[in-house]
Amino acid sequence: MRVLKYAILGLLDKGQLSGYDITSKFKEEIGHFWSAKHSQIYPELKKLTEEGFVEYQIVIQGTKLEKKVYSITELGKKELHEWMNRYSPIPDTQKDEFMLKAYFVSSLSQEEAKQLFKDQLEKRGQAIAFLEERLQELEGKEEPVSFSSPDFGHYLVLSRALEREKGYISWLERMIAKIGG
Amino acid sequence: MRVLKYAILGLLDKGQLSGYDITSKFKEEIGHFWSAKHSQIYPELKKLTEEGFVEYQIVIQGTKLEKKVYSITELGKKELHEWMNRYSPIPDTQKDEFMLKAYFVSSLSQEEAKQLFKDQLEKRGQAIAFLEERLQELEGKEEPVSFSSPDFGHYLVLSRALEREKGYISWLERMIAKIGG
DNA sequence: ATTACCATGTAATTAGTTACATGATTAG
DNA sequence: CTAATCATGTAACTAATTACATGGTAAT
Repeated sequence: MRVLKYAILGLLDKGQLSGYDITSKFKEEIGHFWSAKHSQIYPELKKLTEEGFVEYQIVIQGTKLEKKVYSITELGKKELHEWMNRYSPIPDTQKDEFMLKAYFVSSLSQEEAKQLFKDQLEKRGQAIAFLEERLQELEGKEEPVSFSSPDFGHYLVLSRALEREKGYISWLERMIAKIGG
Repeated sequence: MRVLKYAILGLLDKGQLSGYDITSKFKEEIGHFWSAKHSQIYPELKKLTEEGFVEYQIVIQGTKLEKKVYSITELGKKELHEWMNRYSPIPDTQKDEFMLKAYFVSSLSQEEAKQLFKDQLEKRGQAIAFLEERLQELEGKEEPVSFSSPDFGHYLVLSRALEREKGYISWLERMIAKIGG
């Protein structure tokens, strides 16, 4: 499937980036839904260059630090567009280690089960405030964020990440009540 | 992390299973949140046997078909319990190829974007009716499903899978309205 | 007979993480 | 000067998928 290939092409379609910049992007906005380590990114960039989907210029940072700044080619844009419009099947499995534990809950005592769920609730709760702030920043800047806004993609990932987390938390709360004890 | 190891131990803790049975389990209930192919399961079972966490008996099906029926050992139960009570960090990234496309939405026309979201909504909608039925079956059988029920783990995965899907869909609907056109 | 399913394995490849390795720049 | 960050790569390993390979069972 080579999803990383398309992730990189999509990022470069927004503007020129170095391998390091791409690594950083995966720690920000889009990191909620896709990421990769630099050790996977550099070889992929090399491959994409060989395939003609991207190209790079060497830029000198300071006096000697060589930086490779990548751009998407016309061929790369075509490839990206083809993927964007191609139907990608929804995977049957969305892996979630906590839910695997939940399925095996009968191997725990009621107290242990309650602790497991409460710990999960606490950890999941920590991310929400941060996401809510980011979303309000975006919405405050421009309300409502519309399709034509350059921030629309950002808005989509933020709002989805927030809702996903909220949904998880409300389910956890209901299940904690159900476990009782 | 070896999550598959614990997935297998957890399944065997509920009862004896062959490698084929484990493969089947990953296509049912728990398959929403974890799965593996038989080509990954058989070597893992071999490793778990060597490590003393599981053991097997050979059972003859029909006249010559040899089946290995695995059981969890005391050591395996200890190992499973340790993992169940160990805190597993929530991954920063929960990969979702559709959301990656959503982030790159600016590379699409308004019509293409709308189509992308509508297709996703349609596909996501298909799973819901099935999940809803299963959950009602379970709740009809025993209302409310409580911690002490042998079906509680099943109930947890079904209700979570359903809510996850419902949350996704309601978000998709709101975003389709926002894309407009 | 033939089809769907039961049953177990290995080989090859792709995807992803952790560790190894090096060096420059910038801000305090 | 020193710590955080910028910058790029490779090596080793683990995880997971796809393909190869074989054969038995049960129901029609």
